[in-house]
Amino acid sequence: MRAGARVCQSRSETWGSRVPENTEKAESEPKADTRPRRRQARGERRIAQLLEAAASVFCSSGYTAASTNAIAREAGVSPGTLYQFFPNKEAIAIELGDRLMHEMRETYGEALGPVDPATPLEEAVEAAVDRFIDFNCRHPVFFALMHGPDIPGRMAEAHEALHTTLLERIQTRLASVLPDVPAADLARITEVCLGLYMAGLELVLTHEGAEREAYVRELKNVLVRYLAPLAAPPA
Amino acid sequence: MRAGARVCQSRSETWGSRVPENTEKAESEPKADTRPRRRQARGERRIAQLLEAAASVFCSSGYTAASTNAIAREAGVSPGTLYQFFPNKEAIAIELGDRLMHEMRETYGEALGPVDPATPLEEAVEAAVDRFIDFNCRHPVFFALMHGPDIPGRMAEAHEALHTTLLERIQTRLASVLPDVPAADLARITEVCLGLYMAGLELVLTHEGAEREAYVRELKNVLVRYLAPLAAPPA
Amino acid sequence: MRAGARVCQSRSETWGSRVPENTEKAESEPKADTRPRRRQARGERRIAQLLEAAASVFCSSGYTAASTNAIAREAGVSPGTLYQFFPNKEAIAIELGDRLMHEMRETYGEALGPVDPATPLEEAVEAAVDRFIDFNCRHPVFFALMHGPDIPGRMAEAHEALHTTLLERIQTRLASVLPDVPAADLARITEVCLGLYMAGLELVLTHEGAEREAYVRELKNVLVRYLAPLAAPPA
Amino acid sequence: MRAGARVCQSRSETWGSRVPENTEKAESEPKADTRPRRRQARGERRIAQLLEAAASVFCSSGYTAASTNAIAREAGVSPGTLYQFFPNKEAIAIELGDRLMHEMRETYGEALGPVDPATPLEEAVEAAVDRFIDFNCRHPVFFALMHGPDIPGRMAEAHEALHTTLLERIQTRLASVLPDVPAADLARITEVCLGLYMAGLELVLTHEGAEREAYVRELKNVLVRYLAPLAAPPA
DNA sequence: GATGAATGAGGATTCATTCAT
DNA sequence: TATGAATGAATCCTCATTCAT
Repeated sequence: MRAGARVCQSRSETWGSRVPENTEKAESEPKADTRPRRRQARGERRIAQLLEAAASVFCSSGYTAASTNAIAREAGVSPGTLYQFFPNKEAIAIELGDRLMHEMRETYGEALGPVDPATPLEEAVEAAVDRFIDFNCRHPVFFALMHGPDIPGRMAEAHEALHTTLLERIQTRLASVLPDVPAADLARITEVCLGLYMAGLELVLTHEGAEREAYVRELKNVLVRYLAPLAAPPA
Repeated sequence: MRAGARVCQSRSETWGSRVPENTEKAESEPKADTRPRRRQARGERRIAQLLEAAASVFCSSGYTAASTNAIAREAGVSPGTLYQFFPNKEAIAIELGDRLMHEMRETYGEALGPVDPATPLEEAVEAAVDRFIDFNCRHPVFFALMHGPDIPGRMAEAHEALHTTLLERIQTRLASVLPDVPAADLARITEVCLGLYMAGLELVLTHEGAEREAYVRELKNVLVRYLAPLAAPPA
Repeated sequence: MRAGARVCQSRSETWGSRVPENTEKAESEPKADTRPRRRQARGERRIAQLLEAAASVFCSSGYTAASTNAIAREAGVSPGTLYQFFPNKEAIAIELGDRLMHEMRETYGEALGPVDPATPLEEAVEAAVDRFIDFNCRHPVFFALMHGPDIPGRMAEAHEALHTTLLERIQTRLASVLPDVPAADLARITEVCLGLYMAGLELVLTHEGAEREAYVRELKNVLVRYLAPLAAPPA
Repeated sequence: MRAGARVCQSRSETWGSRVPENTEKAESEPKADTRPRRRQARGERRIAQLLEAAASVFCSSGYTAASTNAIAREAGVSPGTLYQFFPNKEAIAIELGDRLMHEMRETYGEALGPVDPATPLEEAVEAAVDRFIDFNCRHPVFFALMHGPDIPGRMAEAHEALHTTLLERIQTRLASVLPDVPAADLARITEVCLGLYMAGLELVLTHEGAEREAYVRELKNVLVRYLAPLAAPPA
């Protein structure tokens, strides 16, 4: 139940009649198998299957061009089945994004790097970029979903959700590194950092080997140099 | 031989066997313009019309989602007419990109800012960003065309053309500002700068008034801080 | 995997990743037929409907000029439905041809006439032509499909398939009637016979009543006279 | 003038305002150059150009699939120009057919072979087939035009015209070879012969070298054997 | 839950033909 | 005459989505 329901509840109201309360408990997934949720297990698998397929299709065709039929085909199920779990393409993307953020949090913890506020900026950026890149290499669909909107300002819901979540996390992290920056500026700086991250990511992903390393280096340079003056004590 | 002709001749060889004699003379543009042009005035206007319509549609739907039918409709012509001038959507985007770059060059000259090599970095960046932003506000379709590929590495031809042209121009400009950077690095730095530009542009375009100004400021900061260490004499 | 499935599986690999486990068993048709069939009854009917419609359209417009939309319309379904079963016009023609050959075999047996090698040539030809004509009158679409290519040598796949199958059958038949003809010649003679058949068929189909009978007579004459010298014992 | 006008007058009434009277004199073409018909010469050339282009396009795409735009393009003129000389595709085919028959007559005389009624059948067929094949190799468009109708009985006008003319010529020829056959039968036999010719022609055109020769041989065999019993004196 | 059939509007593109210049 | 622009219906095919089973 949970996952299937979660999918629909998280963003769309179409599937309202689902137990929304046990979401917290659902988080402790590892033991979920024990409860008498036989048929749900199947649904869970289906959803995973579909999301995997969607990730694959989004990566190979881009989000806009991806078709629900293609996703169903890739997942080896019928279109009808797909729509049993997701009301539309957008919902798939949203759930995919949710899970990505979930995994990011699971893997790297709340922050994208060492939480010790004493960590020097350079080190913090280094860690964050490395993790970010690493994460993207393992989940290339992240790029497809994050990929800026075709039209400035008009983001798909899925994109927006991811974007917002990421901003929050980055802002939290930045707040600890740039304690002296006023809130209004911090939000803007956060947006800028995310933009730089994404721009750098694209360059990194389109290169390989030594070149890729070099671009990772540049991305770190960009961020460090941009943030250093903001972090540095006026001393 | 102006643009109208350029469209058809530069991309399609369909009418290759036409007016074979004056081809040589046609190369010396001044005269060639007169003869087989007369009727093209109408076509010329249509092409402009179509490109304008395309710009509008690309802006409001994004390149991927834009349809040739929509463009024709927006231009107030039948689908067939569109195809008399452009073999497909891509060709429209390419021509649009060509004209944009043409205008950029016309308006701002070869470089995006003061050519004097003695210009301090800060000032050069300031000028370049201001022009770039200004240009984009007057031609919002530029963003739609430049907007990174849906799939990393898989760019549309049109995008690629624009991208390449811009890189060249930026690299030229950077070369004069960063004379000591080795060529291999310069190319990478150029890519990075373009990425930063585009990332900043998106943020600028999605904000207005004071916020927009603030983002412009940040973009300049990013670039200046990134480039400063590369430009600074080791002294 | 009845016909419906046959259509999709035999030509398109689109649904390849489906039911992977019972593939082995599916080969032993008896059981495979039962399970995933239920809902396909509808599809089965649709396919028959579509093929019937296609036959009708091919007959009235010719294969080349027939449009998939026209076929769908004739079948009373939407274009999308047609494409659920056939990837394109060609596939429809191919399936139609397959079924025609299937029926021909079912109805007249492997040979187009008496198999007894002692049957005199005249009698064999008589039987073969009668059956061939009869078959074509009951399935006029056969002509539309068999109708030679618009461009010599450039046959549509569907045509080619039919053609090849027919050649095989005729050659087998001829081999028993002309035991002394070398293989290389036999192939050529087979091609010629099929050509004569088709030429005669066209004439037969464009006439009626007594005239038609007369043309049937002529076709038999042509074949008998052509083949007689090849069959006659040198004695 | 002549040709241009002829084109339109012969089948369509659309272009009525042309001097139809000089058609007879126009037949004596060789001297036509002398009259003060300057501008007509241009039209003549255009027509030849267009017909040549049409022949080429018909051959490479087949009559049905050929488009007037493609013909105009191949001829290096605009679509409008094509329609200045021919009211539609059909008219082009008809004129092309007319000229083919004209040339056939010019080249081989009224009959397709020796006119001497004493010529033995075998020799007459031999000559006729050789000429027919030869003609078709030099004018491959003939096949495209003659190529049986997509739908039995529903011939295009152009096809029909060619067909009829050919039948007449063949019947004339046959009449001299088969003097004892009643008229009703002769018409049918003529149709059959043309059918055999065409069937053989297709086989010949789709093979090359020795194989082609072998098929020519077979075609002759078919015709000779078919006709021999009709020609032979019962003695 | 699962299936696959069904939809029909919309996508890109072509074509025979007409018209203004 | 000749051009090339214009048309709009028709082509094939796809897609997100719904529905009966």
